[in-house]
Amino acid sequence: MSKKEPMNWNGCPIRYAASVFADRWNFIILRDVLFKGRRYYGDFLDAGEGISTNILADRLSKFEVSGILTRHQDAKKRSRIYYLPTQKSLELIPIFLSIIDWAERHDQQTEVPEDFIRSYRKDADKTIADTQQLIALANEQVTNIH
Amino acid sequence: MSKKEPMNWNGCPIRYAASVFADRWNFIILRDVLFKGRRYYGDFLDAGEGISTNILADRLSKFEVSGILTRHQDAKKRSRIYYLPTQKSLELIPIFLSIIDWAERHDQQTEVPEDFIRSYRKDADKTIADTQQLIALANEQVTNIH
DNA sequence: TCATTGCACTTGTTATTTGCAAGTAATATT
DNA sequence: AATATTACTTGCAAATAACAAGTGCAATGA
Repeated sequence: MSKKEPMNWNGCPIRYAASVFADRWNFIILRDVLFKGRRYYGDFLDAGEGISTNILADRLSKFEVSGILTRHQDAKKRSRIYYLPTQKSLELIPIFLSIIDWAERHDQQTEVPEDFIRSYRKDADKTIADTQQLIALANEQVTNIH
Repeated sequence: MSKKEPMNWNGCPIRYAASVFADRWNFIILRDVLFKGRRYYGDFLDAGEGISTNILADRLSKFEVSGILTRHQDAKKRSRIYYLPTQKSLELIPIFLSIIDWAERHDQQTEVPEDFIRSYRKDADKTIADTQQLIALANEQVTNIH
């Protein structure tokens, strides 16, 4: 058997990804922005996960720096800020769908809608495209959910 | 447009995944075990990432508890301990390949072997299967790499 | 046999991060 | 004009993480 080097890790992609989103709160924020349509600071705060304000502010600004989210002023209420996912974060969707698939298989407590997971396992690419489409639509009509 | 609830998050899969591996060091350890064939405590320590001994021990034992790795005594040197990936961690490979793909597209500095990323983008399922196969083989003949 | 080395942690101490509470500045509403 | 809301910011105690040094054990080596 040939003893080939498995991979060249100069500029390691995993290390890069870790620096951008490998953190409990980052996972929660990305879930909310990618799958739950949350856009406003208050949406994230009230998501019931118990994130504290300074941590949220910190993560949102880091996501802005790393190009995961863009920051915008609400047209009507200029004091309100909303955050939109970029192409870079839309392309995180395959990763997160894959994570959902994995968790559904390995965690007893996890409850994913049956038709969702079935359609993903039947045709992952289509489910990815559909989810990305949904987000694109949501971005066009950002409204306060409260 | 129908205003359907996007998803039911009782027993959220993302929250579960976050609790198991959403952390900088977890990403590094999983990279090493899934793609670099590292199995021994010393392998992980000397990986050049600068993880400290107690953090490594902490993460390894948490991975054992969550069923990501199993802990084994070396046959020759009974003082040496090695860790093997489980089916649960083999099934993390689609996630990590997806992460590599994403990082390659969005990080300038990231360097992934060209043929690897090409084959993944051409046929993801095959690349996943091949990678899992490689690990299965490696597990059968665990040897110290040093 | 008795020290020596290496391995896999543990323990102790220091440094950093986290998170709640309270405050603030900039609008928005009444 | 007074009050409320939003999106933070600051302060500080508590929890967490990290580095360094130490521990116990097994396998050599003299």
